[in-house]
This record gives sequence, structure tokens and C-alpha cells, in this order.
Amino acid sequence: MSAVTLSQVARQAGVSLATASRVLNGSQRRPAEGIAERVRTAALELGYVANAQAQALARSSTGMVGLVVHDIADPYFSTIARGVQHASQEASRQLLLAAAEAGDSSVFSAVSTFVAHRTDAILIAGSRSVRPDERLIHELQRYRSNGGRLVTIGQAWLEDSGAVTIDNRGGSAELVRILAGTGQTRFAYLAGPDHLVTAEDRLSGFRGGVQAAGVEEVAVVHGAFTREGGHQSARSLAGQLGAGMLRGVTVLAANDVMAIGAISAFRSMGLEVPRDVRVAGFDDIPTLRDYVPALTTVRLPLEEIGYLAAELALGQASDIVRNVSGTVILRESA
Amino acid sequence: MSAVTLSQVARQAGVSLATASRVLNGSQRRPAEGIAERVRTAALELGYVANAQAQALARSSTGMVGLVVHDIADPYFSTIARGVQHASQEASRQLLLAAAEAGDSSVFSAVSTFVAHRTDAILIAGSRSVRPDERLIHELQRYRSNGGRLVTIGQAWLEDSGAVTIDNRGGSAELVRILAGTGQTRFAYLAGPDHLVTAEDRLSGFRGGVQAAGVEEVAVVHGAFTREGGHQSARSLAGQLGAGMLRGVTVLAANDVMAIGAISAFRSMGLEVPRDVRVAGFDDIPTLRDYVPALTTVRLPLEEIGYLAAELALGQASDIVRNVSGTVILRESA
DNA sequence: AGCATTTGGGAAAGCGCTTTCCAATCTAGG
DNA sequence: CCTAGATTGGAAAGCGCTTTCCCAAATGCT
Repeated sequence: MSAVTLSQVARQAGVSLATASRVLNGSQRRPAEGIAERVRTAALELGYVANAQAQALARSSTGMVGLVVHDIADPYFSTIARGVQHASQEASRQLLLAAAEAGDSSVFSAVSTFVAHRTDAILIAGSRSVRPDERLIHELQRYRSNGGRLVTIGQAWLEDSGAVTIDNRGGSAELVRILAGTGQTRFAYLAGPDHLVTAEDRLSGFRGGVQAAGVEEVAVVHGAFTREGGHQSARSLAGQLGAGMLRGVTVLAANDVMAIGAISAFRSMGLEVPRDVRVAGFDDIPTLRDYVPALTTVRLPLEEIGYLAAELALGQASDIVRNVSGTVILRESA
Repeated sequence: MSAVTLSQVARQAGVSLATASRVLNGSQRRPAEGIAERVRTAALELGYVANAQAQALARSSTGMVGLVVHDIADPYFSTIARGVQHASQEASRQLLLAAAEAGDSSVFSAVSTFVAHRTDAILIAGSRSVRPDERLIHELQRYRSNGGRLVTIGQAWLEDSGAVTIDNRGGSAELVRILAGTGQTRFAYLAGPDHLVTAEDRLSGFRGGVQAAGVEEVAVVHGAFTREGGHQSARSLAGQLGAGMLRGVTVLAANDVMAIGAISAFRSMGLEVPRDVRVAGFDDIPTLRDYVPALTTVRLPLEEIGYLAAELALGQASDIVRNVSGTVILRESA
């Protein structure tokens, strides 16, 4: 990657490096218009594009922000990523993306790369582990103390760092409350992995809601946060209860893709949703809005969440926590 | 973003900068083990993390690859992105992501940023315009002549640059052929924007297939490559034909999300799929696989395509074109 | 023991920019 | 017409690394 350098431009324009830099790369001092014009012309002729790496080194700020997601192909994360991308673009920051599909250790390595690249900020989307990796926490703390901004999405990871927290508990509880209000009385829960706090929060919201509404908790089964996780959980729920006992039960899944998996499992068992079993999800993934039966769920403004997080990371405001909560969307499935 | 520097490590270890560099950041020369150990210890104690920017400057290679997608929240692109991400990670390259939601001009600015950041390679996913922006082409050519690698996904943009091409034409044609083989005879096409070559290729494949199979082309309507585009196109198709005439027609959409939009439109008009109208898509988006009625479509190995593209970009092989074609998946919708 | 080689650490020159000083020029006030 | 003060361009010192040389010490041979 060789390319035209500033000094070539300066030479061609017959000015010094300093002047060329001042003209081309925004500085306090604006050289006289005549000179500036010469420099601009030279730059254009040579096709000069500033080397962001060198600028970063000289300015000690890279203009890059790092986003770590669990899986970019998961619509939950890709929607958040979209929001982040928009905000970064508006702030003319470049987005570095890393996937951490293998838990804390891969979050750690993603963070390390970002640290190496000296991103101005790091955003972490994806649930914190209930018992977080010490190494990771240290790394993040050091990053912050070196002046890096950290914003986590979902819940706060560090005491006083930025975060866009999501009221998972409240959303689940509200969903149960409303469903109970429509007369449903027997609830089962397809929970996510029990080591993720997002999953645990949604579960505990469910339990709180069940208690508050005075309805019955038929069963809780844990599984992966994926379509397959939902599918398996649904099957094991059926096994646990006996297929007959499933009739009339409202099955809440920890997220939409699990709900989809569950519905597919129920269907393969000859159960129709919502006639035989009711199912609801969480997140309100945009791509799934045309699904039939339309999924009752808790809508999270995913894109906005990403946008907000990036704003927090890029704003000059000191680190801040912003809470967003979901709204229950009653559709056909429950 | 201040942090521990190599010279601090060197000082603490009591060696020179050169030695410290050789020990920590892979070089030909391996200092004696005793010394190396001292350096490593010092680095660990101080929590040294090499500054990738500075390394990039010194080595004149950044280890970053840029990916431009149309819209990261679109499952088509996020799936490709996943493949790219995997390949980059395996090659320990960092991924820069940019969205180009506003056509060629935004592709241009994305590319410019990547050029500024001196990414080792640029991957462009998302269809080329039928009449591509001259400026863009020049920028890409200059990038390549400066030693940057370019890989486009979908079709080749530059004469001899890397590309993972997709046999859109063949896929569409094959889909028509197979559907005609099941006895369907009247076909309509919901095409994408007529300025994108992907859209045009799929359309021309459709036409070729119709001709070859000797079936009837009822209508072709153009719309956006989105769910809403599909919805609207379906409505205008109905308007054009008269709702009655739609019965028995097989409506092929230029991609899956358009197909979903179309089905939703038909449904709102009281038409049931596939009983009244048949619908098929293209791409086989993973998230949509549980959709009911299950979508007949042309499966594209999206993730693999992304992976392949990144391999081409990162491999030492000179730029190469790799073609992938889809396979027709018959399900319920058509 | 004496010489030619190899080995391995360090000094220093960049990589491409930004930014602080400096010095020269210009402006305005007396 | 002279001087204090404001402008403005340029020289040069970094930013944090890599890598080429150079030189001293260690090694292998005769």
C-alpha cells in the first residue's frame, strides 16, 4: 500500500510540509487562500489521500470505534450494528467489527485487538457472563484508564462506564402480566443459557410476572439463545410435560429466534400455534415481522439502541448510562 | 489513548528498542532466550500492547480489510459479513465495516475511508450499478495500482480484479425451468431496481428460463430490493393484472425479502399462497427458513461466499475470480 | 595461537503525519 | 518613519514502531 504522501504534495505545491498539512487536514491555522489553493490543486492532481495511520500516530487518536457482537449474522446483533454504523458514520468514525462467538475468551481477544488498534471507543453488544472473566475486566479497566471509552449494550459491565441498559426483567414481567390479563393461566419458559445475565434477567422477570399475576409456572427449560436452542428446548419441554399437558400452555421464549425454533418444534409434533400452544418471543426482530402466526413479543428498539450506544461512546459527555425498555406487542401467537 | 510503549518495556528490561521489538513483535532475528525472557517479563508487568497504528506505519501494511455492504441489517449482507469476518479472524486481520445505503456515491465514500486507512484489501458486497460511477472506478483502480487488493462480491467490477461472482442468471433460469416442470405455466416477475446488475441478471435469467420452458410471461414489475419493494410490486402487479387474473400465477421475486413482502401483500388481498398464487424467492436467507409457507427459492451459500471472498483478498494468490451458483430449493410456496 | 566467520545487541534512520517554536513579514498606532 | 503586536510560512521535533547497518564478542578452522 504505497501512495502519494503529503511531502510530495508539498513539494509539488512549493510549500512546506507544515503548510500542506494545515491546508489539507483541518488545523487551527488557515494558510492564506492563494497558498491554500495551490496546495489543494497539487493534492488533487496527485490524488493525495491522507494516511489515517500516520495521522492517528501523530494525533494520538485514531477515529475508529470497535464493536464486538456475538454473531453478526444474528438479526439481533446486525440490527444493533446498523445503529452503531449509522452513528459512527455521522460522526465520521470508522467502525471495526469483531465477532465473539465463543464467550468471554473471544470477547477478550476482540477487545485486545481493539486495544492494539487504539480505537477511541469500544462497544460491546452481547450479554455479560454472570461470572465475568477477570482478565477481560482488567483489560477493559486498563483501556478506560488509558483514556478509552467503553460502552456496553444490555447491561453495565464496569461500575462507572458507559452503558445502554435494557430492561429485560421488566419486559418479561410485563409480557406475563398482559398475557395473564387475556386469561392465560399456565406458563412455561424457554430460557437462554443460564450463564448469561440477559438470559437470567429475562427469566427472573418471567418469574416475577408469574408470581405477581398469580398464574402457574409449568416449567422452565434452559437452552441456547438460537433457533436450535428454542427447538430443542421446546422438545424437551414436551418430553418433560407429556405432549398432552402442553395444550393450553403459554410458552415464553427468551428471544424471538428461540420462539421461532419452538414453534417449528411444536408444529412437527402436530401442535398448532396458537390454537394448541401459545408462544411468545422477545426482541421483535424486524426480519421476523412477517412470520405467521405473527409473533407476540416484547419490542426492543434495537437499531436505536445501537445508535444510542455509539452516541454515548463518541459524545463528549462523560460516560453515562442510558436505560431503554421494551414494549409488549400482542399479535397472534399468544 | 495513551498506553505503555515499547521503549518503556525496553528500558525496564534493560535492552535496546531494537531488541525489544525483535522479541515481542515477530521478526526474523530471535534474540537469545535469556534476553527474550527478560523482555517478555517486562512487557507483561507493564501490560504492553503493541500499537497497531505505529506498526502499520513502520511496516507499511495495516492488517486490516475493509468490507462495504449495502445494509448490514439486511440478512443477505449480514450473512456474507459473517463469512468475511470468520476468514479475516482466522487470518488475524481486522475487519472494517462500512455501509453504503445510498448507492454508488456512498460506496465511493466508503472506499475512500478504506483507502485513507490503508486497508490491505477492500471487499465490496452489493451489486454494481449497471452504469457505474467513473470516480469510483478510478478510485478502485488507483487503489489496486498502489498494491491494494480488491474483491467484489456478486460480479466483477474491474477487468482483472478479484471477484466472487454469482450465477444469478443461471439460478433464475433454473428456477423457472424446474417450476415449469411441475406444471406451472404462467409466470410473473418482481424485479429489483433496474439499475443494479444483480437485479438485471436475475431478470434476464427469468426471461431466458421462460422462453426456454415455453411458458407465459405474465408481467414484470420493478421495485426496491426490500420487503417493502416486494409488497408494493405485488400490489402493482395485482393492479396491473386485475386480482382475478392473479390466480394460478407463479410470482418470482428477485430475492427472498421481496418474496416475503409480496406474500404479505397477497395475503392482505385475500389470496392464499400457494393455493391462489405461488411465490418464490432467491437467496435462501437462513432467518427465513422457518417461514410459513416455506419459501421455494434458490439457495446461495452466502456465508461461504463471504468466506471465499475474504480468502481471495487475503491469499497470496494473485487476484482470481471464483464463481458460485445457486441451487433451487423447492418448498411449499411454489 | 591467529585468522576468518558467524552471532547478536544497539544506534539510528525512517514510516507519514501533526504541532510547537522561530523568524520573517505585515499591520496599525503614535 | 519607527516600534509593538499580530500574521504567516517553515524547520524540526516528535508519535511508536521496524529494520538496516555497524560493531563487539563468540565461534570455527587451520
